[in-house]
Amino acid sequence: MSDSEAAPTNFIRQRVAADLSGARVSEVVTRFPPEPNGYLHIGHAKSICLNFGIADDFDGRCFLRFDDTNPEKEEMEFVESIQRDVRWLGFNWQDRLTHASDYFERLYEFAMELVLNSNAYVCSLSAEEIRESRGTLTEPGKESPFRNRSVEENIDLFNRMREGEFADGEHVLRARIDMTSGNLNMRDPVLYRIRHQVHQITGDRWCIYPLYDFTHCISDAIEGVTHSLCTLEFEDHRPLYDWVLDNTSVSCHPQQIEFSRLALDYTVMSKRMLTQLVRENHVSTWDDPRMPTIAGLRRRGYTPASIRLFCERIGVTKKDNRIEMSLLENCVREDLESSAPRRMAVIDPLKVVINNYPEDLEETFSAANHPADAGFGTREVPFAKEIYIERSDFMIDPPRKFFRLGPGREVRLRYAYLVTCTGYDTDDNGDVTTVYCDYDNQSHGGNAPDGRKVKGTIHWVSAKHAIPAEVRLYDRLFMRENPVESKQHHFSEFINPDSLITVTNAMLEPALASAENESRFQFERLGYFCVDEDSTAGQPVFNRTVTLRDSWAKQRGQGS
RNA sequence: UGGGGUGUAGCCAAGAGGUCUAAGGCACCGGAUUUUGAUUCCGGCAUUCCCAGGUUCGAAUCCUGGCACCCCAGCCA
Repeated sequence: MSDSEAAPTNFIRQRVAADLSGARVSEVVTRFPPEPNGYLHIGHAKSICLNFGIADDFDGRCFLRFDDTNPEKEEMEFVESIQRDVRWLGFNWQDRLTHASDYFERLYEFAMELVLNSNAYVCSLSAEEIRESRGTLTEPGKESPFRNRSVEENIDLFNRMREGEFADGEHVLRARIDMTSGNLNMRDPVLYRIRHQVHQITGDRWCIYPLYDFTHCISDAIEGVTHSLCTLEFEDHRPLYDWVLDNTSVSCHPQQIEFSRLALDYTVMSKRMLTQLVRENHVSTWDDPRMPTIAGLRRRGYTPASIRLFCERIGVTKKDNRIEMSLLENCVREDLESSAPRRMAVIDPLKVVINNYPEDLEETFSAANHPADAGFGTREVPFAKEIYIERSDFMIDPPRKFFRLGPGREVRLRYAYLVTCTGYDTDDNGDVTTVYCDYDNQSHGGNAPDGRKVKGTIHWVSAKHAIPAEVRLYDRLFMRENPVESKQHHFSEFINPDSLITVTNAMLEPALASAENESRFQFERLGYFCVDEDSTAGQPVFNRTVTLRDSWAKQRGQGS
């Protein structure tokens, strides 16, 4: 990455470094613990880069652990996509792929310890009764009438819960802590619930499932995690995290450290809302290129390096934050600028006839695949009497600062010739249908024979050689920076109706015919594009990842 | 007087009592180079760190008191 930027540092890395140098830990162990109930998004990428990044940089280890304690919401499709996405991002968990469900038996034993020491009890209140007795933010809760069941009775009941003697919801196991705590999480939290539900891995072996607060800390401890990094909303859970570890015989006590989650302008970042976008068909799939999912960004054309760079640049703090889209976009542009080969493509074709160019002549011009890196090589681009140029590169009555084509104006056809506009045809609506030009046959390759200045250089594609293609132009998914800010409007009301514009008659230079799925190019003067998996042999499909910076559009007061 | 957090430029974010008339990135505004109005390059962009007091020779950094914003009342994670 760029040398001028400081190496990643943040309060968590500083703490890890201090723990290592102070010998509080001898090796750093972290974990990325997704629940397989949806696809990973860019916010998860922040956590992945943090956890795996720290392990890599401090010579430690990082686990990929599925937090699979709620079989109702979890699916195999998600566990597969998560692994695919983490790997694609460039991280390697080696043999450290685990599941909270791997520990169900041990979790049960630790729960039994709590029961044995009167630190947990079986509560037979209904869910509603538990809620009602929990109190409120300002009033203490009331103790459950089952709070003082004997250890023997609790052992018996808890065992029978496991054996399947009870229906869902009939009993729960609760920690016995403090119903008057100002921290609601400490008001005798539920540790286990009965759920007769097939689990994607353990099948029907269990009908009781441990909850997050009990599972997570113990799973961390079992794996020898030293620093358990999570988002801010778990801050209130830390006392419970510590309580469970302090009251069971687990031999290790990881430190939970919280950081703020990522918010990105013009999108939403909760799995609940992303799930809704997919289910309600506001987008096509989890990997729709408009989605902030890793899979969506990938299909959009983002590179793993660009996402890692982004995660590095946004930093890690405890402050609520909202990142501007331009930061993310700048990261792909920066990566693709040096890595994407250049090509010419016309998205909104306007036919140009070169009056004085021989009818049946065909030439070929050598074009650099990268203007600043000869290592990319060159390719041959065919040229003939009829070509296509971008409709926006011609104006009937252009303003003075317009450097492109207009009646009587001369421009350079990139790598080919200098041409001067001699006229144009329009249809009944006054729309231009054909532009006529004369070319300077002394300007082969686009070089002015007399050294005259030609300010404008435009891209083009030979009409008879062009490959028709579909191009999908993406824009922000929402029209509001923060789609969930409004209390009276549902976020789906703010979906940008123009977030996807499909162009079916784009014209590509022939070198693009054989582009492989997911390969990325810069279409000169337009932006970066990526081959979509919907491409077929006869009809390539390209997704626009991001436009190029466009100071001309800016000057005219418009976006892209 | 429920508990837990956070406040440094438009957006992120360094900063840990003196080297701060406060790094870096994005955005923005110039200007140079350019066969992509791209890239690259140079320059500009907080006398001020939520506010008010205080401690100190010296405070964004320490203390006190305010204010603002975020999170928590799932048998979700």
